[in-house]
Amino acid sequence: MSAATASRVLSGRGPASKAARQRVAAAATELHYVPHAAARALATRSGTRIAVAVGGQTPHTLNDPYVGRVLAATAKTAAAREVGVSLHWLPLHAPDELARLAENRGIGGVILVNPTKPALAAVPKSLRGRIAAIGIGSRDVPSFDVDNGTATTRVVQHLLAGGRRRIAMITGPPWLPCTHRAVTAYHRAVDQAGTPPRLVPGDFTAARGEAAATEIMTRWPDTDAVFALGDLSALGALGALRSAGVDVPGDVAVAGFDDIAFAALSRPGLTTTTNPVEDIAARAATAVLDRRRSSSLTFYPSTLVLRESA
Amino acid sequence: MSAATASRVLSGRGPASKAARQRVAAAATELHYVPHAAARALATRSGTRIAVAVGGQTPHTLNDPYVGRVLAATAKTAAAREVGVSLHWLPLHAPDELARLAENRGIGGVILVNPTKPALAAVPKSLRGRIAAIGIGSRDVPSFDVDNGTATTRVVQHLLAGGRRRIAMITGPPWLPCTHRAVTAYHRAVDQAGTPPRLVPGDFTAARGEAAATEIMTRWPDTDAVFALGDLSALGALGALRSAGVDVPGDVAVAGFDDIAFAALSRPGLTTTTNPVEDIAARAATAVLDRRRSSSLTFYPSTLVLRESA
DNA sequence: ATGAAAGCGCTAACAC
DNA sequence: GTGTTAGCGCTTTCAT
Repeated sequence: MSAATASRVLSGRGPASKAARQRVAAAATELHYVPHAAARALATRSGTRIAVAVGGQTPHTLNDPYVGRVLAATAKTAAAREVGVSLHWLPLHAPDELARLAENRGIGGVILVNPTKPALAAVPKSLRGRIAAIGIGSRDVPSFDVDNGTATTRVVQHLLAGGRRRIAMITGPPWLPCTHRAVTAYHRAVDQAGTPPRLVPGDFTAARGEAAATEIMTRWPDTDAVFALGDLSALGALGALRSAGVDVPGDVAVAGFDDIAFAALSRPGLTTTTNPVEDIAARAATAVLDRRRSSSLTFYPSTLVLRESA
Repeated sequence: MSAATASRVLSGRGPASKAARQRVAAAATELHYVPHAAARALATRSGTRIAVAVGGQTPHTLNDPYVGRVLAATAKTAAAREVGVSLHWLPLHAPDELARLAENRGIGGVILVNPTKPALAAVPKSLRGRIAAIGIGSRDVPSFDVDNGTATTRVVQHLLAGGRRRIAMITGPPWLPCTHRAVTAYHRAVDQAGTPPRLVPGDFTAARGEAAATEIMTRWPDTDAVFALGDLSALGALGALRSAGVDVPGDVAVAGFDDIAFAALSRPGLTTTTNPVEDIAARAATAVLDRRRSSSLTFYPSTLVLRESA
């Protein structure tokens, strides 16, 4: 049996008879055969790792626990295919980092995390079919994202059902496009209820959540609910409110987004919505590894988790 | 100029004249040359990624935020060397996973996270010089770890200085060797102070922290301080105590270990000690990438962070 | 100190 | 459907 036939069977490409398949499979399992990823990558110029490129204003973005979750899920998925992962910061206003990734022959594919419109516009053609986004996508970049629009609607409706009528929202960073979907949903929901919109920009950090809550209570002292896009900000807001002597949820309800571990540990427990990041990252990784050309747009459902804070 | 000379210059091995060095350097920067990692790996059989192998009882271990931190730091360090990272679960009682990693020619090196003695004993000889541990090490495995012994001593001394005399400790999982250093330090510290030791096993989770705190207050109702190895457990304990109507820090002080983000957000804020995981992981990764043969043992200092809980 | 040549383990074209 | 051949881009003997 020739090497070529074995290769065809193992890679699943090209013709192969039943008999050949079986013999190869038998030999492979018996010899504990593991394909040599580097040799394959060299021959197919497919690259040996996939790059996780995270958009953000500072390299500090890479320390966000959210990035850790994405990376771990990606690494687990890729490891099964003998592919590694590397981590890169994508500065907001210097998208030529993408060109460098595209030219690097070691990189088989790219997963964009929190890309901006300019970043998507700067995606080199050579990356087509081997790039995916966790966040917004484009014609060339399939998108895998959490359905934060529907989630926002559910949160606001829950707050309204609980009798809240002056609901403020702490948004994500304004440069982050997926923030917009949530803000739009928020606007629609409060409009329908005939209650006033109250928006304050956030950045997903706890510190900003604290400041934002203070700002909200100063500008609109009669606010009776705060919804923060991101649990860290929600927890920051919760802390600031309690320090100011505001009772949560008595005076003001607080809700978050992401359902991080600490949401359950806070007192009162934080009402929030789930973010199936691991699942999303695994799908995005699979799409990149399979070189799917589809320009799809997939939303993953987020479910409301009711605790004491709202 | 021949490819061989260029290779010698770029890899830094073998002889090369000043002139040659300069010409190669000039050409490389001008052409934005990036070495092809796969080709190099194929020629040198050095592997194209480093494996992060995490010891634990269930695959769920890989979802721990601590693993995310290690992975992100490793990936960042490795990316600079054109090396990827993959993530693997190391079942506690099936260390032959290590043999599989060693045989896999795609894997250049291994970083062991939370290894056990049996796992270290099962390290194949072929991994020598390209393996490091975050946790305990061995003759063949250099260890990079946080100095939790000293940290524990400092925490206990701080509690004693605050007038606490019946200090309980929630440990890490008993199978985790680095737990022992902390427990030993705890014993020594309470012995010296002439106060009674009170130990309850933990597993780093919040749920176990809650249960452990309840157990502590049932067995030793006069306990006036709880130190948990791991902030998640400490926060779980804090929550359980407060639910039981115990005032923190009035009745019972609570201290943790790791200084995770939530430690600052909890009310009261959690007194804890830092864990420079990113730094440690970067060093371990560098050791593996450089193929250092030293059987070193490096402890990284942990500093006390005082908040309200103790 | 440098160059020529062989080869790392695989896949892709091309005959058969 | 299968085998033969020629690389993928580097490193490494071995001559010179």
